[in-house]
Amino acid sequence: MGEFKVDPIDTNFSLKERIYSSLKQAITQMNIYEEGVNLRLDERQLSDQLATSRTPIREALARLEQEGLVRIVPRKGVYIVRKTKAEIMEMIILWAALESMAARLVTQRATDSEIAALRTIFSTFQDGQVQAHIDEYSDANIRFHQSIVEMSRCKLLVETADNIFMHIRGIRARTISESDRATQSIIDHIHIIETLEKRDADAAERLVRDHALNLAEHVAKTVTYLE
Amino acid sequence: MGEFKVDPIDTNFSLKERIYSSLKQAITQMNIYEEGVNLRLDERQLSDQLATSRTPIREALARLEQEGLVRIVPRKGVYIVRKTKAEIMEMIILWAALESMAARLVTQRATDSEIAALRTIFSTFQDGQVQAHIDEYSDANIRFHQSIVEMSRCKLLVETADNIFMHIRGIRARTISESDRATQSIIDHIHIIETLEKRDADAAERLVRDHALNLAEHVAKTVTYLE
DNA sequence: CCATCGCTGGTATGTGGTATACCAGAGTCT
DNA sequence: AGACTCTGGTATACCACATACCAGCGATGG
Repeated sequence: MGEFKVDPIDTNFSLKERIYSSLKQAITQMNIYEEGVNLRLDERQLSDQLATSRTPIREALARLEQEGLVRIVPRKGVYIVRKTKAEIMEMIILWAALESMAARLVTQRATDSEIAALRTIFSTFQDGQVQAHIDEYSDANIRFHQSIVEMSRCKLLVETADNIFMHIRGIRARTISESDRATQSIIDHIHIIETLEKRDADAAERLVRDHALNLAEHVAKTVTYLE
Repeated sequence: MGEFKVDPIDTNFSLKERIYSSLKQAITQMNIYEEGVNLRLDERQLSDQLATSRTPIREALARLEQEGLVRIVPRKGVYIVRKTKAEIMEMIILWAALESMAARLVTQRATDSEIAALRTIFSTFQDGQVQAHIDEYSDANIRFHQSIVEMSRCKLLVETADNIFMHIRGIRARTISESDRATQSIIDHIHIIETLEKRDADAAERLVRDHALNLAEHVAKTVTYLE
């Protein structure tokens, strides 16, 4: 039977914080590079949706603007910010560096079952019918790359990748259906998995890096919708 | 890939509310009838323990005083309130009414495996060595009675019982080791379980009610520490 | 083209919650 | 008896948030 016992109360629960988190999560889960996507937010609409007044929403939005996720235009609205083509190119390069280092660490740190699980991501697409299921394949593609970073078990790598993930993910989703990218990418993925299974750090790093930089080349050549 | 989506934010999280809940839980989990238990609370100590200022603590304590759980004595301190012997007697009678009705409902609503689980509560004590493990038995005793009420699946019965549970539990814990109460109670419990297994509502109700009122008789005869 | 209206983020004000400082009374110690 | 300590009680300041109002811009209609 217990004696009197209380623990410190968590006081970190301001509305502004909660709204900031909620908005940030909603934005990062969007595909902001999708054609025709609505990038505009409205304070009053958000107030309705979140069931709070505008004051803490404005504070959260100001913070998101400071972080570069949105742009507040007086009397017009708040806009989610797409990165420019040049910025995306640099993000892809950063991702290539992060993911190739992660691949090295996977060969050293991941369990056999974790590496085996990578194959199951693509088990549905082994019969070559990638184009027929391009949306599912797009999701699988994104999941594959994210898994490699997470399997590295390097917290700072994961956090750094998280900061640019929404942009990389959006570009991947938008470009995967162009030309033969999907077909080629599944071949690349299988080769990458083979290097991981063999625990060949150099080969894994090289294939992952080249695969990512291949995306950079494709973006450089074809993307016209980012100013 | 998601579109922009946010849900209403929960705004019900004032410090006062959280502190009230925390204090109430801490108090209801105490055995306030235990000999020598410290029943005094101190605003400044609570402020240290909860890591908040005194203002919301005072508000929470005011509410707990209104509910009768504590008494605030100016310049002396805040005291958790034990019920008087007369009040305890009435609570036992109320409990007898609630639990006997719950027993009827158990015979009608509980599954066989739920009723069978009641036996496992006492499986450790079947060799008659109850006094040697009186603390564990005390816990098992309390758990048994609470289970019957919960198995009734009658929400209002459960809530009404919850309101007096800390007092009934405290008295049960304090009296179980007196005279031959433990030995007699395990016999009563087995008989009660048998009536439940047979789905005999009348017999279950009668045995449960008599068992509870037997506690009332014992309290009437022996308890001197409640004014 | 001009006037009006609607819509937007921006600003001001009021309210409630909380932290902190100070107060008054009771009890203890010298 | 006086000084000190401890307590809940009270006052004040600050902050977060809700709400009302403002100013400017763009769209629409005459």
